[in-house]
Formats: sequence, C-alpha cells, structure tokens
Amino acid sequence: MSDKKTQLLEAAIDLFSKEGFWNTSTARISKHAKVATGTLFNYFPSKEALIDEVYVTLKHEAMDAMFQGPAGPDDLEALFKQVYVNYVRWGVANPVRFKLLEQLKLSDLVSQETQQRIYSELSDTKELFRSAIRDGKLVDVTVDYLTALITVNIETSVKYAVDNKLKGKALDKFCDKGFALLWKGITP
Amino acid sequence: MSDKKTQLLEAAIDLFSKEGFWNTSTARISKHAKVATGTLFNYFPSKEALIDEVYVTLKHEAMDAMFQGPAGPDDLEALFKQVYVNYVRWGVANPVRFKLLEQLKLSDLVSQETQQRIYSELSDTKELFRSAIRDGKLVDVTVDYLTALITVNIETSVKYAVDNKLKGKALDKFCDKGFALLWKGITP
Amino acid sequence: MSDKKTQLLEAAIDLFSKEGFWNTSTARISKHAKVATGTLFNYFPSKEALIDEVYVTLKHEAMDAMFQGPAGPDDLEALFKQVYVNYVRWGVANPVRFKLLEQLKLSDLVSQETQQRIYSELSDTKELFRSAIRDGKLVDVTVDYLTALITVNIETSVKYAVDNKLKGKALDKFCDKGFALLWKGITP
Amino acid sequence: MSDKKTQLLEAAIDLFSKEGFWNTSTARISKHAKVATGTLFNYFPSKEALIDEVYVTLKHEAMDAMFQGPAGPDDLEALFKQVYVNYVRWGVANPVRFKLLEQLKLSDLVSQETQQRIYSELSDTKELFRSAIRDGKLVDVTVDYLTALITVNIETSVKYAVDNKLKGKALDKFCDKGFALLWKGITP
DNA sequence: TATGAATGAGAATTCATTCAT
DNA sequence: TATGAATGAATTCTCATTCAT
Repeated sequence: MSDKKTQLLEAAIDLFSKEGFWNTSTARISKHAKVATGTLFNYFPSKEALIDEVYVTLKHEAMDAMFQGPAGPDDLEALFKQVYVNYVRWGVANPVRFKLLEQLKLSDLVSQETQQRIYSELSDTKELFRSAIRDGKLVDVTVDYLTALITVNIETSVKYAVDNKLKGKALDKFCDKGFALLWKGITP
Repeated sequence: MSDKKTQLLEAAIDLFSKEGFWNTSTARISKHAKVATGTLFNYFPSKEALIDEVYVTLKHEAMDAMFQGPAGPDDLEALFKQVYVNYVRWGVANPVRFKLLEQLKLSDLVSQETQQRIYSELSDTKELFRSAIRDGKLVDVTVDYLTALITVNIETSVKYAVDNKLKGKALDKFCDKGFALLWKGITP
Repeated sequence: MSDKKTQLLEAAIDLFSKEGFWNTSTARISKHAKVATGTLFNYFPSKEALIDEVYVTLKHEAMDAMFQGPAGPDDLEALFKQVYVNYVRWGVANPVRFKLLEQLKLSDLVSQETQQRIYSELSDTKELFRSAIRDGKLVDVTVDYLTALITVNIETSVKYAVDNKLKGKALDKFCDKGFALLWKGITP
Repeated sequence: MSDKKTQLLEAAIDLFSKEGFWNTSTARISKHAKVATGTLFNYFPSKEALIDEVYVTLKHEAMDAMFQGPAGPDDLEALFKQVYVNYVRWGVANPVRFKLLEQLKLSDLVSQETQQRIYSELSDTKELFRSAIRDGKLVDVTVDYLTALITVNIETSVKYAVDNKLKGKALDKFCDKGFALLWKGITP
C-alpha cells in the first residue's frame, strides 16, 4: 500500500478516535498526514470511502489477531478461549483502534456493501456455530442470536479490560474468569 | 412541559431516527415541529442540549417501562425476569425509540454530565447487584463487569426481538428462553 | 421583490456581464450585493437557479420593452417595425443587459424548464406568424424557420447598433433601413 | 501534426460537445485521448490554448468545406449559393462539430488574438462584399452589417437543417428555398 | 414569547497545472 | 518526450446560532 495512503489512514484513525468522525474534516486529516488536501481524494473518492477503508483496515487487524494460535475445531472450548483471549489482548494492546472499531460498527457511517463484505468473511465461523449447536455442544438457540450474544460478551469484556487497563497476571486472570462465565452461559 | 418543547423533542426523535443526527439540521427539526427556527433556541440553548434532552427523555421512558410490576427484591430471579421482559416488550413496542437510544449511547453526542446524571439514577440497581454478589446469589465478578454483561445481553435480546419482529406467543417464548440463558450465565 | 433579492440579481447581472458566468463565484456575487454568502442561498437554492432567474428577469425586461406601442395586428408591417425599433432601442439603452441575454441564450446554463416557460409566453407571436404565412402576407416557409430568421436578424441589428453606439438620428435611420431590409426579405 | 496532439484535439471535441466546456476537465480529456494528464500540457500550454486550437481546427474545417467548388467571383449568385449549400451540407454531415463551433463563437472562451487571426483570413470575402455593394449588386448597407446578416442567416439555416435532420431531396429543396430567401433579402 | 431573515465560518470536493522520474 | 502523483487555491453549498421586530 502506498506510503501516502497509509499515512492518510493512520491520520484518520488518530483523529477520528480523538475527535469523532463528524468533528474531523478531510482538511484536518490531510494536514495531519502531511499531504495536500487534494491528495486525500486521489486515494479515496470521498470521505465515506475513507471511513469504509478505515473500518476494513481495523476489522482485518482485529480478525487477524483473533484467529491466531494452535487450537483447531476439534476442541471447541480451547478454540473459543483462544479467540477470546486473543481479542482481549489485541484490544488492550490497541485501545484506540478497538474503541474506534466499536464506534464505527454502530455509527451508520460504514456502507452496507462494506459491512456485507466483512460479514461474508466470517461465514466459516458462523458455520462452526451452526454445527456446534446441531451437535448439542452449544445451547439451542438460533445461530444469529447466539452469535450476537457471544460477540457482545467478548466486546464488553475487552472494553472492561481496556477501561481498567488490566495487564500481566491480572489480565490473564480476568480472561480465565470471563471466558469461564461466557462458556458456562452458552453451553447446555 | 410546554407544548412547543414537546413538539420539538418529538420532531427531533422522529427525524434523528429517520436520518441520523448529523443529517438532521435544527432548521428541519423546527419545521417538522411547526415552529420557527429561532423558537428551538428558546427551549434548548444549543443543538447539543436538545440531543441531551432527547436522550434523557428516551432513557426515562425505557427505565419507567423496565421497573414496573409486582416483583420485589426478595425474589431476585423474578425481579430480573420482570425487568428483562419489560424491556424487551418496550423495545418491541417502540422500535424507533429503542434504536435511537442505542445509537445515542455510543455516539459521543450525549454530554458527560448527562450520562453521569442518568447513571446515578441507577445506583439502587447497582446496590442490589452488589449485595446479590456478596450473598453468593450472582457470580463473583466485579459489579461493573457484571452490570455491563447483563446490560448488553438484554440489549442484544431486545435488538434480536425487534429485528425479527417477534410478538405474541413467539415473543413470550423468546423471553423465557433468553432469560433462562442469561440467568444460567450469571448465577453460580 | 425583497430588497436583498434585487440586490443579488443586480450584482449577478453586473458581474456576469463583466467577468462571465464561470468566472463569477457566488461568494463574489454576495459580496458585490453586500450580503453574506449564505444569504444568496436563502433566495436562490443554487447558482443555477440564480442564473435562471437572471435570465427570466432580463428576458421579461426585453419583452416588456418590445411589445409596447399603439400598433396592432391589423397592420402587420407597422407592428413588426414597432417591435423591431423597440428592441433596438432597448438594446442600445441597456447594452450590458442585452449582451448578457444573448450570452445566456446560448450557454446551456439556463435550465430547459425555464427556457420552455419563456418560450410558451411567446405563443401569441408564433400564432401571429402562422396566420400571416397562411394569409400570404409572409413568405411561405415553416413557422420555426421564419421565426428563427427574424429573431437572428433583429438580434444582429441590435448588436450592430450597440457595437457602433448609434443614437439619435443615426439610430432612427439605421432602424428604417434595417427594418426595410428585413421586411423585404420576409414578404413575398 | 503529432499523433498525440490529434488524439487530444479529437478527445476535446468529443467531450466538449457531449458535456460542455466547463464540465470537461483536462484530466478527462487526457484519459479520453489515452495519454497521461501531463502530456496534454506538453502540447498545449494551458486549457485555454487547447480550446483556442479546437476552435481554429473546427473553423478551418468549416471554411475548407465552404470554399469548395467551381463557381468564381464572376457569377456572384452562383458563388454565394455554392458557399451556402456547402456550409449547410457540412453542418448536416458534422452536426457535433457544427454545434461546438457555434457554442465556441459565443462563449468568451476563445482568445481575442485567435478570433482576430481567423477573422483576418476572411479579408478576401469581405473585399468581395465591399466591391459588390459598391457595384450595386448587393444592398447598400455597411459591409460589417451585411456580413453579419448573411452570416447569421446561413448559420440559422444550417441549424434548422441539422435540428430537423434534413437530407437527400428535402435538404436540396430546403437549400434552394433558403438561399432564394437570403438572396432576395440582400440584393437591391 | 415567537418569528425567520441574516449571518459567515466551515465542509467536501474539484481541477488546472507542475515536476521528479 | 511521456508519465501521473501531488498540489492547494477555489468553489458551491450548509447550518447552528443571533437578533431586530
């Protein structure tokens, strides 16, 4: 990715998280990225497109972080915990990016197409949920409802860890306890 | 509350939910409320103050709805379930207001003071949680974490019910199952 | 018509004729009219709408000037000459407005609707042409062609009189000769 | 003329006629001509210079078409008719170029120098008019006025033929009638 | 208290032109 | 000679807020 494009994305992330999307003009983003006002529009056709790309960038970073590690689909609990811990750790390590991602998700600023695109990248996970429910390994509610419940639980946990600046042993302990609680709540 | 003030708040709720906060100018709110542009500023010193008051209004409506019914602090499960069901019902009956409330909560548009004020009105509930944890009736995590988990679970449930337009028996059944899941997840 | 609206229209006419449409920004028009930049958009929803209204204003002025005088449809030649002379006189008296009108007509800047609206106000004249052709008082070509020929002849005559700053006796003489030429060209 | 220069001129003609001068950016012209944005400025020092050259190109094409054929200055009517018919035919065959030429003439976009240059190429014609007037073969008005009248008559005729898409016999007939009308109007 | 015309700073976006490669 | 990324001034239009009536 071009140098200037990266600069612009980073500047946008920085300013958006500090000041909010609507209080951050494209002019300020350009200035913060040390490029001319017109340059922004060489890389992003509109402010909306820039926001979309910020979202995709952060989402991919978060997903890359989450889906790391040795655990495979055979041991469901280990896999879930791995994702849980990975995400909490990423959030704690990148609080600005985490907060921004949360805000973007609910802001109506990301286009439908982009949200669909990201969503479709998670179809494997959804399939995993579906078969786990069918096999009686997870509680018997609709996939969508279960997915939503799990998602907000993890997000809330990350937010708590971030807000309380947990780290080291305390963070490990929090993860253990938090995941245990989640697992208890979603297994039959 | 003055007639015009109510008209303005209702017009704001209507337009905010239809078009979003940033696409709704004070001029359009005034027109929608059938008052002059200047009149809005007789009742609200600024657009931000109007948004704050919209938030307080909706939050109070939701809270009034939630904390209704016979159940008291003696039977914790019955009380929780009552709140759970009340909120889901309110959300299903007022999807526009529910959605708006959710958006406002995460938008950085409500001032810190207002959020604090609302939060402090919930101190009783928090106290209830605290003693329930101490008595071993709820899982042993911090009050803040538990409160957050319960809150997002309920919100997610309402959103699911709203999105799927559940009503009648199906809604009752969803509430039963959803609450059972929640209760299982937060009791030792 | 409101004071400010008139100021804006006059400022627009002045600047458009001096600098051209595309070199005249709305900001300069506002400043020239001694109102704030936003005020222009209280009276005209867009720059295009302003241009449209400038066109309508000038066109109506020109038409009001043309269709004055005692001659009626009974004496066709007298009527035509009256219009011819009226228009030449108006053009000579208002060279800036005349030039601007000519430019606007050919600039693609006036909306189709507005052109149609003006055109429809001339249906009487067209009807007069039609019946004169049918009665053998004018040469037998299509109404549209004849109208176009007469129009450009008059416009060319005005332009010549304007460019050469004819006035007084010289102007009268030019009108006599010019009209005689035109009349000779369009009568059988 | 260099290949790329021709491509650029043709691209400019194409886009100008489709979208207008002000809605056509140099970037789009370059892209349409399949050269880089900078290349345009290797051949034309500015957008204005490009427009000038478009004008000269089209004007020369039109003039080349007009002054063809066997008729000479001895038979004035035959010569005039030849020019008249040639121009109508060229306009009908090249409606896009004709329309563009008309627009350019009135747009203030062609520099004074260029207009002078073209004008001076027509001095022979003007001289022909002058002597014809002196010899009593054309009506006795100033050369400039007569030239202007004849010019707009022909242009109007071409426009009519173009707009009504005349061709074949209908076009021939129109030329005969139209020229007869013109000739009647400018001969004593 | 109600009105709504007026304000002017600020927003997103465009585009002719330059210049290092 | 050809390229096309970079520039930044300029443009149209918006809108929260004010204030004279």
